[in-house]
Amino acid sequence: LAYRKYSFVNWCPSCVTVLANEQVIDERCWRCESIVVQKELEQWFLKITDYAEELLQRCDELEGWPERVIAMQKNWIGKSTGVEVDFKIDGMDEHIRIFTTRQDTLFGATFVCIALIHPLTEKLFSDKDGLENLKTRYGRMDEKSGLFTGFRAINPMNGEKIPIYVANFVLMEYGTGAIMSVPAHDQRDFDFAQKYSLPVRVVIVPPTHPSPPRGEGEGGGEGLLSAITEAYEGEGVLVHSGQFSGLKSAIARERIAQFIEDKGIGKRVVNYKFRDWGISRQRYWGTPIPVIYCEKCGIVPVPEKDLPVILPENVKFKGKGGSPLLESEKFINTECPVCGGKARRETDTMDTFVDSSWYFIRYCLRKGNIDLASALRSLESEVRYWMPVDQYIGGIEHAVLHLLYSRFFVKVMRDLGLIDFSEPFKNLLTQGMVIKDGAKMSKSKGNVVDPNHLIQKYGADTLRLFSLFAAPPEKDLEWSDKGVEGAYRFLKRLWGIVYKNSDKLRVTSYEYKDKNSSLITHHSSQLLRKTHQTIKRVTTDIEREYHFNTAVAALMELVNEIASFKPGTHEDWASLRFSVERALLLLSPFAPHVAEELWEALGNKSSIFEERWPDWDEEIAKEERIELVIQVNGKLRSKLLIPLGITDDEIKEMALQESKVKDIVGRKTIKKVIVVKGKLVNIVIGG
RNA sequence: GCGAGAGUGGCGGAACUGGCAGACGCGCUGGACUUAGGAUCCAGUGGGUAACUCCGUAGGGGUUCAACUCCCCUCUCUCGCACCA
Repeated sequence: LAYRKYSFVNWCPSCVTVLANEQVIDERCWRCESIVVQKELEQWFLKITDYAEELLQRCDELEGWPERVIAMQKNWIGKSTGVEVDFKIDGMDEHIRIFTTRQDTLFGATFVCIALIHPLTEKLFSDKDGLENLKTRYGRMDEKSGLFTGFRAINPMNGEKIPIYVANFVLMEYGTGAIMSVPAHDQRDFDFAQKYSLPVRVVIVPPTHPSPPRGEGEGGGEGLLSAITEAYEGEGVLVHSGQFSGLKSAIARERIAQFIEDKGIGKRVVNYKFRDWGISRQRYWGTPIPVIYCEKCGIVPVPEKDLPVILPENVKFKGKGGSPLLESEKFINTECPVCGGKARRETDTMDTFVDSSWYFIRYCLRKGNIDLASALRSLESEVRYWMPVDQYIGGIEHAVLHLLYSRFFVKVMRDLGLIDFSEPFKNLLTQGMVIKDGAKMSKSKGNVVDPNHLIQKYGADTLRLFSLFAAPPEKDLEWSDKGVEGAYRFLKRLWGIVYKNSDKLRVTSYEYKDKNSSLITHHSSQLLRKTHQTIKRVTTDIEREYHFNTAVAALMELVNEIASFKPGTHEDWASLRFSVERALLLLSPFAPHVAEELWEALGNKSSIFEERWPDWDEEIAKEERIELVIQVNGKLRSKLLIPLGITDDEIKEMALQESKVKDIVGRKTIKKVIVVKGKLVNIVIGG
């Protein structure tokens, strides 16, 4: 899966290193944002494309992943199925192999285009100056351009001779570096045909087209229409396509693919945009690529017993980028593990993403210096217990980097028999980024809000609480200091409640079994209900979607109720203490320092962090009365407090007796009454 | 162009499977206590209206007793990929 090849690679001149395709963002380096250039180098690659199909297929298993990330990965892999077909070159013992996903439009091909750097280009092109001109002027593809080679290709479907162009928009890296051009059914080809006055032949008519002409007008100039103003790229019915005329495109694709294979002029193929992963980096800080180059034996892997290769420590950093390993003679010069002769170490290190592709597996193993392979294979392996990761959290920026590489690594490790699962992360939460002045907050951009002055003014707990309260985690957050005050006030209020009443609160204790005691006052039991409801809400909000913002909001509601609670009896004080304690427990993950401090102020001797997370009692949490919403024709007209456990008929009767309802209904006929249990009544009346 | 997501008060955001739109917080308005208030507390706060009530979840249609939520069309924004044949 690891191989070395000489090729054009992405090169960051500022970092003085190679970058993977995934690390180039809008033609810029992912780390320093310098413009990336292409450089021809011999580099190490990992054959991630061997796993393209599995990486794609298993996307469907990633149920706990956001749709967006899955879409990005599928898109990145970029699978397309089609055919490769050979077009003979007229008067030459050569052919051009083209790739197309639309073999149903083969009869509409009116010219062929090959890439500027296609192997045949030099051969076919007599006008060397013109070619150079094209390369220099239009190599960047700002505008579609091409030149006629003077040669023609023979369309194997109908024997037609069509011109061969060299075109700047044809990519050598994808497919075969050559295409058939069907201007009637591909907009790019259409634009090109317009520019160079090439013929346009319609071979697909939309399915809604009135009675497609079947089998008529074969060959010759028939079907050549110049009237159309844009390409029709959709599905339809074939016309002017010989024996295939009259077929629907989907069926025709199948039949024509079969025809091509039967005739031996081409075959079905699958193409991916996905490229192999270049992992060589000209950096010091990375895992050395464990390879030795021997003058006699060539490339020799460092034997397992000599692993890991340790980076030398006494190297000179010049601060100009590039790897200092290149100048460390001690590191470079070594012996060949095979013949013992003079050899040289690889000085490139691995892409940082190689390490991060499997660290989560290593993290499961507690022991320090271990034989990793045997540890993984052991049946008692902690990896078996912990993996796959239940919940992974990271930024969206890893969608086609870390998250793709890790999926690849896990599959490779599985195929090596080291692990027995295929996907590393069951659930994925892509948390939003903090945005400042329209850009992602980052050190390199310098648009960072220094939290220190806010911490000095309000404390770390306030800042944390506010950050969690501001937005749900998956959302981007445009940072603003506004609102920090609110979190601060909230904590201060709770603080005040505890310290103002600490004498009374300290001496009381709440006995859970007293919940039905007749001593419990009405407002006391209301507070207890709210407390249990809050425990439930906070717990489920955290567990369900990590929605800390609504969890904090629920906590604020509880504290509001606590603040307005006026204890009278001893039992009231006990209820208050219970509520305050629960509130502190619920608060402890969000504002640990304040929670711990107040916990102690209540007279507790041990840390709040040694307490269990509180449970709620569904019975106590239940409202004893519900507010019934009364609608007439779907519009809110009245509300009614009703006790629990009342029948639908009774609810109906109560609603109809409501004076407001009576006014509105008047003499009109009641068509229907809909009762939604415990919630609402809707009375439908006639006009 | 393709793919994904989003659009709710002045602002950040709530609303679980269709069932009270605007929870909670910021801000704002008025009041109390105050030498003072940028502290605290109380009341109010989607819009129009004196009020009944009406209008409101980007816009337009539809389904439904009932739509922020479901369906169709349109617009805007964000992100990803992109002459990928």
